[in-house]
Amino acid sequence: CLAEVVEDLEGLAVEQEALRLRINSVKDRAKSRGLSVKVIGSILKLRKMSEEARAEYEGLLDLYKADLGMLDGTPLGKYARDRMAKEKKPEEDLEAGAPAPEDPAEPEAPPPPTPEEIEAARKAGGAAFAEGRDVLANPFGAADPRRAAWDEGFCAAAGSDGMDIPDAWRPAKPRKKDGSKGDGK
Amino acid sequence: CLAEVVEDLEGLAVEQEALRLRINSVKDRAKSRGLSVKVIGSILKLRKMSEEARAEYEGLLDLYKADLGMLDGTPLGKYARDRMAKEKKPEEDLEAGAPAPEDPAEPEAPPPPTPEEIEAARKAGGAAFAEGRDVLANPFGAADPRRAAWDEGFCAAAGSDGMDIPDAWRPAKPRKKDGSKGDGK
Amino acid sequence: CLAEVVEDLEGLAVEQEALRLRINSVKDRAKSRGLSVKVIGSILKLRKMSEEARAEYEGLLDLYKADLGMLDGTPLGKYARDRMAKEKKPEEDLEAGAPAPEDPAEPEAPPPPTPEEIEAARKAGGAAFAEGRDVLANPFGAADPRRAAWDEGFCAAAGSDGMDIPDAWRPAKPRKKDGSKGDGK
Amino acid sequence: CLAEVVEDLEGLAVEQEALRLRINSVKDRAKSRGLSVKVIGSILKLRKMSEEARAEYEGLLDLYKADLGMLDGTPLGKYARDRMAKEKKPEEDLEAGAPAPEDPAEPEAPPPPTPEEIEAARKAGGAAFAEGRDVLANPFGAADPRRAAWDEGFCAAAGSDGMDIPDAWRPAKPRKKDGSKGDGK
DNA sequence: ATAGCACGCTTTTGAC
DNA sequence: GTCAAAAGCGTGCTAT
Repeated sequence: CLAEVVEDLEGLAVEQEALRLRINSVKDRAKSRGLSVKVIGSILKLRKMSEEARAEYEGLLDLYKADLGMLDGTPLGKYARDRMAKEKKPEEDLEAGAPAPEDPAEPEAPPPPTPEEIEAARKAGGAAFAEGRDVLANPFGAADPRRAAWDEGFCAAAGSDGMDIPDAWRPAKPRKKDGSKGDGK
Repeated sequence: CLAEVVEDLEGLAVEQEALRLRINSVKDRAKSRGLSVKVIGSILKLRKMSEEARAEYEGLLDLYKADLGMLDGTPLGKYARDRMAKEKKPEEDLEAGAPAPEDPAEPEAPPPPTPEEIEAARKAGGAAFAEGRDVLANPFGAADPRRAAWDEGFCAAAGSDGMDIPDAWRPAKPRKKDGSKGDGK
Repeated sequence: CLAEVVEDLEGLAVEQEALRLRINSVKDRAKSRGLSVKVIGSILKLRKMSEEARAEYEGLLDLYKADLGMLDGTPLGKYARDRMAKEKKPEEDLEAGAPAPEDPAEPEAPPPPTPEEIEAARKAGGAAFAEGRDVLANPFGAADPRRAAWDEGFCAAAGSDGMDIPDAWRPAKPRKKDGSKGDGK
Repeated sequence: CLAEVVEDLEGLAVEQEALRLRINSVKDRAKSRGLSVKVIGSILKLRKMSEEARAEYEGLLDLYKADLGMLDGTPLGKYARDRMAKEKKPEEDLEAGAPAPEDPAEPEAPPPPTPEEIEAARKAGGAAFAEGRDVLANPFGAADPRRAAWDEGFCAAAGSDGMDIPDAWRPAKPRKKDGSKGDGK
């Protein structure tokens, strides 16, 4: 009976090896076409998660990055804004939409903001939190570096102000099986 | 001499175990304060990368997500926009700044766009690529779902239009020490 | 607080890296002296186990190897013989000692046994089991290939005879503190 | 094209998952029959190695165990004896066979040796090495604890006597591809 | 130039 | 469910 088990497992190991080869050939094909296999791996990981698990993961990641000043010009993503908004005003609707869909005509690009202006935006974000405003109140436009700085200021204030961790930063309590198989770690 | 080596390694293993315990105690502390240890792990991984490696990773991740329609309302991040912009117009400056730092007064939140409007924005993004426009031409505001949809449309068109992969999607060639573990080549 | 946790973990990661370097230097030293680092790793793993865990592991490994004909001239080890002996005659003492400490004078090495003789020994081992004999009854000397063949025959008969797995093959149940080499059944 | 790659990989991941389930069912079956899955894993690892890789691995493992006094009553295995014998007398045939196939009649089990006798055997082994004798000269019988002690004494003397590592302890130089995919580590 | 080798990372699997 | 250990994997190096 031992022999039978061992032979079965060895047969299955052969199948596994064959499968691995097929996977590698697909990856090689992707690589030869100029795609990044590593990034594709991250994509697969994200797609394996349930919608809610992914919302939680991406939201928390953005929130933590904001607190640590790692936003680097990319403002808070949708999930993170939802979290912060829910925390501040749970009675309000999730997303009030964009501040203003400005004229779809070609925008005359203004000069990029100076570092001083960016810092001012960061301070303004912190002040907004202190005044009890909402993350959605960020006044800066889409790709404006000041938008990210304002978000960072807001989140840093939220993280350090109260003596406790904001609820938005807490992971949801153990749901069912969400397939969230660690990204980082 | 064998015995000496074995004893040295066992001593070092003891130190390793002690270190592991200290790490776990920090993680437990974080957990008990309501932080997500898993997300913190991802943060650490990101911080371990060099600036350029992180730019490449986050940029490609956003680009691939856009192509697969996984943006879910979060527009392209800074790194991804830089990549696309560089590809389209390498002679131009990276970032022209925000379309317009609209009035910092409390914005009157307009009603969220309808699904039809979002789809229209996606089509507009694809059309913009076809017309040779730039990603930065996205006319929609910061948190507007149509902004993400426009980005997705643009990237999907960029990805499927030419028979080849856009240069912006290609990983940078292996540098010396950039901290990036396997760029995927 | 998040920042504090992240910094702590990064500091500990630095210590971990330093420790890893020290371990590698010891391994390199061992390697340069001609030792096999891989085998040393196995040694460390064995030494990390408790005495009883190691007895169980090595005993079962030998037993399974015997059943699969992988003994290759190395007879059953102590732990495996103990297991088989306990199974057959639990009322008897563990080890009756060696058959005979033959004359310590230089042994006149007889010619190695022929393959036919080895096969005969294997059959004899199976027959011994069928007759209800004990593993300890193996009549062949220390390094005689027939000794291993006899053991293999005995174990193969023990494994395939009854329709059930011999108790000696069962891992001890993961008790907390029972110490009994229990049958678990 | 990205989408195609991602879908292919996800399909293959599904196959992989199915295979993993089948493997687990076999393991569960083995476990429910009383077999140790962990030990079976070690068996599979050993069987994956080429014959020569396994000879080297098992031989070195026994040799190192002997040097560290971890033989615990199990004498040197075939591969280890071959290595030591080849080192001492490369001109001689590998295995001279057993010292003496003593009478296959039921051996009258003598009383087990005392600890003092075992220690004496260990010393005798060391002395044998010092006199330039061969490992095969071990005078004690198969399962006699003194046999293992003699082996340990011999190997310990071999390991600490010369200022250098015995050749028998050195891993074979890079052969072709033996499939030896690390056990230990 | 090429191919084996060795290292570190990630992921998966087994134990508590 | 969590956590440590092990195995697979990919990569860079080195030696031929």
